[in-house]
Amino acid sequence: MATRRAALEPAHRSRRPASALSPTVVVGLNAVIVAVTDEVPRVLTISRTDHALAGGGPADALPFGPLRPEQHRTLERGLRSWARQQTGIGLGYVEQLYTFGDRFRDPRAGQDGPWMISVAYLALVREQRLAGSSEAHWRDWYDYFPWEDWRSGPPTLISETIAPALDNWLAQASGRPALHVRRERRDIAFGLHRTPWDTERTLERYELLYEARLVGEAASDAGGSAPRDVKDLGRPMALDHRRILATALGRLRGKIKYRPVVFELLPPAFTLSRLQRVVEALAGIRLHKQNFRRLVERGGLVEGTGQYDEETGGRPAELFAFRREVLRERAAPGVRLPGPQARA
Amino acid sequence: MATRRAALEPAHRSRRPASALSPTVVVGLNAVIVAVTDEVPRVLTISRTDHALAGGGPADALPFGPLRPEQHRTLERGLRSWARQQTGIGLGYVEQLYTFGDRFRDPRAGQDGPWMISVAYLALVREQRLAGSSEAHWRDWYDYFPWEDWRSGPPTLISETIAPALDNWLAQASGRPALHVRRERRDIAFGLHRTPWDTERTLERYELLYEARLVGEAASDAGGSAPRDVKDLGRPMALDHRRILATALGRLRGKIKYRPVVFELLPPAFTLSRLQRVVEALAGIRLHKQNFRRLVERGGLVEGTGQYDEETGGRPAELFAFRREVLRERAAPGVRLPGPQARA
DNA sequence: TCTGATATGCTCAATATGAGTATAAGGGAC
DNA sequence: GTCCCTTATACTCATATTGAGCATATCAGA
Repeated sequence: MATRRAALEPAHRSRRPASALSPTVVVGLNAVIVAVTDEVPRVLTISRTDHALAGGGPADALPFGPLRPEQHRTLERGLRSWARQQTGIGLGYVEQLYTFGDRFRDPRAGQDGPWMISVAYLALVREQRLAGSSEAHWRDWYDYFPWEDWRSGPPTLISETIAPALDNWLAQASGRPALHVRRERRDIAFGLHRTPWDTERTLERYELLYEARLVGEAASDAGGSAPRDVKDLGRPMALDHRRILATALGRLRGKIKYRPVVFELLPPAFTLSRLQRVVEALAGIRLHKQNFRRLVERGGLVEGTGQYDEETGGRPAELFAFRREVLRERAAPGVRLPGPQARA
Repeated sequence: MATRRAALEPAHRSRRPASALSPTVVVGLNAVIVAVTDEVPRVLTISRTDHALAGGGPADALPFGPLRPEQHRTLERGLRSWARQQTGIGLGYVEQLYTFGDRFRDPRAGQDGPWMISVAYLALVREQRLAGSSEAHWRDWYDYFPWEDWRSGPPTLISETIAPALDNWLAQASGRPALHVRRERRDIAFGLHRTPWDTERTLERYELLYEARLVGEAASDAGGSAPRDVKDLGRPMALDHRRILATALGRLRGKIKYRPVVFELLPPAFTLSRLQRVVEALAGIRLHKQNFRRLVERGGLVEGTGQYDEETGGRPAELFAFRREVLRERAAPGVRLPGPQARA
């Protein structure tokens, strides 16, 4: 982590006292734009040259831009404006995620560069064609977090690569208490040693891998100091964007359980199978089909439309729609997850 | 809207100093510091003269200060530093809440003043004496949100004052669809018309009251424009601090259900009754005692210490302690709430 | 010893959940 | 058309969890 002791000279001290107080803070706005198509949860990225990455080649970045107080009336409007400019997409559902300012700061900024803090947002859209112009791409978010996808069972990546590597990281702990803390963090984060897998601990997992130098960003952020003891699990991103993405994933996985946000990712009418596949894609686990159906139907979350989808290849499936009234009936309406499907 | 070409240029590629890009953004740090004593959830406030308030008298404010990049190595450290300076308290558990930048901005700033965005944090502490120095006070948070306390039944404030006032606000809607939207917002937020009361919708409620001009801040923020059609429910706070507090309350109410954070508010050993009273104080509702006990005990959240508290006035109560192992056993360990106590 | 607290135990019906089995309704191969 | 494969939807049933009380234990004081 960059040691930033930058004693910032109030070089451009203005007449206004306020700006003298924090002369060089830039507020960035980041968007995690999510869609799900064909069982694949996708995130919208743009290719950007990132001098911070080893090699300086282009890296995946989130749509991003600085807050411009003179143009953007609110944070969220600023975000929407940047997203539209960089991806051509107008956002619908948007929620604020987190404000990052602590670590992973832009190494280019150096000692006297501005301190960048990033306000990150999560946006949910129905996938759409991208206006050809830009360098925007939809990407499978499990490219960035391959260890998060348990839909076909516990990933071998964890048992074969991550767990051994973390054993190594454990061994480097200095002292008994530190060892114990590390062991507990590892087990809870990755569901090792009879600890259950918690789908929402995505950020903990990413940060653990970062600390253990198992993701590429750990190398770039360290500057040249430690070139090649760093593994490279998953596809890296520019700056701290993968950390932001991990936050988004965890938040979304949690949120679908108590707010009906999945429907932002679906067309107005959908089959229950499709709904289930979207939820499974997000949660990264398979669910018991009949029980899932029972939960959403009897939970009043959806209602049949009487229309049928003939495309399913088997018996036609009824098309359902989100039942808005559920908002008045239940306090925390969301897609409760039935127990995961027993292992096939 | 800026041209697309400009947008594709990575912002900080620019040679211009960052301060030119966003010349007047000040990042503020706010702390919502919570403790619970004797069935009363309290928040730490400081008295501050607020020119924005009508009359300009002193108002309650949250501990607050601007981020100083030259001193504060991270946002959270900056927050801790301000909190210690203004209240004398060293914070333990801290989590980031939300970043506010949209509304309720400091009216003093005017058109060309700095744009203040506030990163707010929630801190949980065991209540402690305040070092006499400052103007810090512990205050019952229900002073600010009297409609949130349902521990002795549905507040008459809602039925007698809020509901009628909101009817009035409904009537001012322009057009049928707007009316319908307002009605739904009202019912869901305040649990009217057979909608259940959702303890976590604190922010929605506050914002609704703000919009309907039922809280004092609505008047001050409007400048001199609309002096006296504004009611004044609950104790007002400086700037947007009450909005931040509402956010904190909602977040905390949600969080205790799936993360064992209540224990940050309790001593290491406590009786189950005390635990229950703390939870009730936060959630603002009464819980069924025997079922509450069953949930926390059988959920593995606590374990008996074999010690007894003789102070209870009846049969001595066993002292319990938080059972840390629950973190490895359950995915989302928190104090699940049993159904509320049937009305007495 | 009786009363009023509070704490803690126990019961029991009503629901919800996990894990199936069974049946319905398409399409395509033949 | 019939058989078979596929997906959808309906039921079942043992087990767990909840909601709501009643019952008993153990203190302090009248």
